[in-house]
Amino acid sequence: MIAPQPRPTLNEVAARAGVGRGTASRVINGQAKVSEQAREAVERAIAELGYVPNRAARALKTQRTDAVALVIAESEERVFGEPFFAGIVRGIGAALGAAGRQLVLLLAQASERRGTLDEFLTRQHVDGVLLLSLHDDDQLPGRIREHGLPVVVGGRANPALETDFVDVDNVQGARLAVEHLVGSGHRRIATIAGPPDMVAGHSRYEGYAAALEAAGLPVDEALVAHGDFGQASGESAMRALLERSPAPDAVFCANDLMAAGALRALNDAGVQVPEDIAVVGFEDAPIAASTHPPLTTVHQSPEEMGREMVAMLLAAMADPTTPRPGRMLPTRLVVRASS
Amino acid sequence: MIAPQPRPTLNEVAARAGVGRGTASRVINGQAKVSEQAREAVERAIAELGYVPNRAARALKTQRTDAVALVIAESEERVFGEPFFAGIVRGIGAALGAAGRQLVLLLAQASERRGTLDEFLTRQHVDGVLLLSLHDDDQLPGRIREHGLPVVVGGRANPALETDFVDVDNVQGARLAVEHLVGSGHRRIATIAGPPDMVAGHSRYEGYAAALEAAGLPVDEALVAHGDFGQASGESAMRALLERSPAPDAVFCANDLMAAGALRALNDAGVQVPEDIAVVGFEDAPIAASTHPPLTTVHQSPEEMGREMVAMLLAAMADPTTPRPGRMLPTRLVVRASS
DNA sequence: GTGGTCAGTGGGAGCGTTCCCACAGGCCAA
DNA sequence: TTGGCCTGTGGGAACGCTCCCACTGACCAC
Repeated sequence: MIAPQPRPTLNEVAARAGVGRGTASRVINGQAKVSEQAREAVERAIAELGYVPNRAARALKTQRTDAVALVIAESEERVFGEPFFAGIVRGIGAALGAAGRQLVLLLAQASERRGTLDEFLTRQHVDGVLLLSLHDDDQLPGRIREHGLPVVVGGRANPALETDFVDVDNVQGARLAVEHLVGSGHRRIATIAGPPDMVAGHSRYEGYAAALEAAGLPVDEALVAHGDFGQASGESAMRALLERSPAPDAVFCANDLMAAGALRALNDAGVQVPEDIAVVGFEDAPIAASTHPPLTTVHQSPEEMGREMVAMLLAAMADPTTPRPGRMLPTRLVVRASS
Repeated sequence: MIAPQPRPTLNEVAARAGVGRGTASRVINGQAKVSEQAREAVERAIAELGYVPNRAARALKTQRTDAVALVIAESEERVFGEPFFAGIVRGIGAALGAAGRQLVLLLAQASERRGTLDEFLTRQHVDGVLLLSLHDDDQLPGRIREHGLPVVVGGRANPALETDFVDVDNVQGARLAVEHLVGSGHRRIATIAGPPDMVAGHSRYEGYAAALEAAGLPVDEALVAHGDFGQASGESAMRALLERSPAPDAVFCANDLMAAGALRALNDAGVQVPEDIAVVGFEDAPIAASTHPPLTTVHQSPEEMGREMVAMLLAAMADPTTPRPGRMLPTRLVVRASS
């Protein structure tokens, strides 16, 4: 190990700069009412001493921690395995870092969820909370807000909960995909929808139905199959769709993984993509570029979502009273060889 | 929002319990020299007031933060997409939570890596560092230790760096897999190895070669192909191996994703698994259970690895002088239908 | 009795900030 | 000249905790 570094304090900085503690503090916090001369002297002293404010002392005095919690409930822990959420975390990390905030990761165990939650509420070790949630019925946001901590929910949030949130515009994305299929001349457009109890599930279906209606096409129950966002479920859903008659000439899958499963089923069945049937996914996950054929899909930007979540939370922390509208991030279509 | 909660202080707890601040503090920190009577009174007061120590004040006084950083370098950010690392993070989160430590996530940008690093060293906002690293040449551990902060590296660490680490016993796992193939009567056992510049790559190859030697079988260069741990690379490597003659009767893949690719290539080529050729993977990733046929593979426990990393770091924090041996976690074979 | 030890206790000091108040000095209008 | 204001400044106080020292009163051995 190394010699313990004697961290300089504000007092030493002030002394070296030949000013008072107050003035030095004002410089550091960028407040007005400091002469140019004093400011320069303090800045020089800071640089020379390598001074960095002691966070604990600051937190003690200001009652703020400059830390933000990212809460991932146990049931959502698999998010780490999903590239989409990995991207969100990356965006969050970058944005918080740029804002000088620490990211405290909280993996809440279901069993001790209440306890864990109360802990960081009571200890007030964070100034705000970011929540990654998949489920409609999650009561967490409300509970956190009850304690006076700002919360922003990201990804697949339930708009019904009155909470600040950022989400991909699933409806618009699905419309984009279906409009593309319609525009390519397809008329019997099937869908492999996600679970209706997830926002991503039902709102993508909603967009699908809306696009069909807008094109004057009927929404045919025979062309709707459901999956659970897993590859295997996409495979079996596609098999089921192939048995319907007349067979669909296109299929919109609510995510890329199910689309990959569908491609597999089509391949097994000897159906040509995109000649016999066009396939479109949603998410633009890494897998989309490496399927056979490469998948046309709706692109969403997880990093942007993470950044937006942070921006919204910082705004909420700065001004808790003004209500903020939920933010829907636009999507765009990436056309590859499957359509 | 809600009425701002007036957090009780230690003073109020002491007053209510009818003792001095010192006694109350002793009770809270579990120190001896407190009468049973006083202890009970303080504990009752704590419960009644819902007192929780102020972390900032404690940190200011003790110079410790009770927080641990998990550093993920940008080049490793994709770890989030990997189930294995997701599991590690889960294990780390659980173990730190149980130890009453906060997990501060640091996604170090390559561009500002030095700055970010120095930041949390200087600010000493954490008491220790956990590092998830894939690359052999990473200088981070040394740099962090230079500043007197304990570090534990997890996953694919380079044993050559003199740093505390926890890793899966890749050599032993690979031996297990190959011994299983040998035991099933296979003689021309190929391997799809990972990149030699990753520990997981070369040490699994090492185990493969060692097991062959131990069985008196030659290590035939014609039976060795390389991939990059991605599915596509496994597919093309398998195709290459099929062209060698005589064809292998078994193949050990350095991870499950490449094994999945290999299965795909075999399926395309009309080769029966396991009748014509046996396939074994490494990792026991979720995908292993859903391939066709389900994959025999070497199981490793990422959660355990995360927990071990935390245990080692806590030990290092408690006693920085005693050197700790690197910890190799055992693996076990999971036999499914592909062998 | 006296002196020592020792469990148990109370409270001062100080960790490094920020906030705020007091105040110096310059300037302008009366 | 006097009063008022306004910019810039210094330093006391406090945030809530832990550490440590001083102290009390039992208890024991002499």
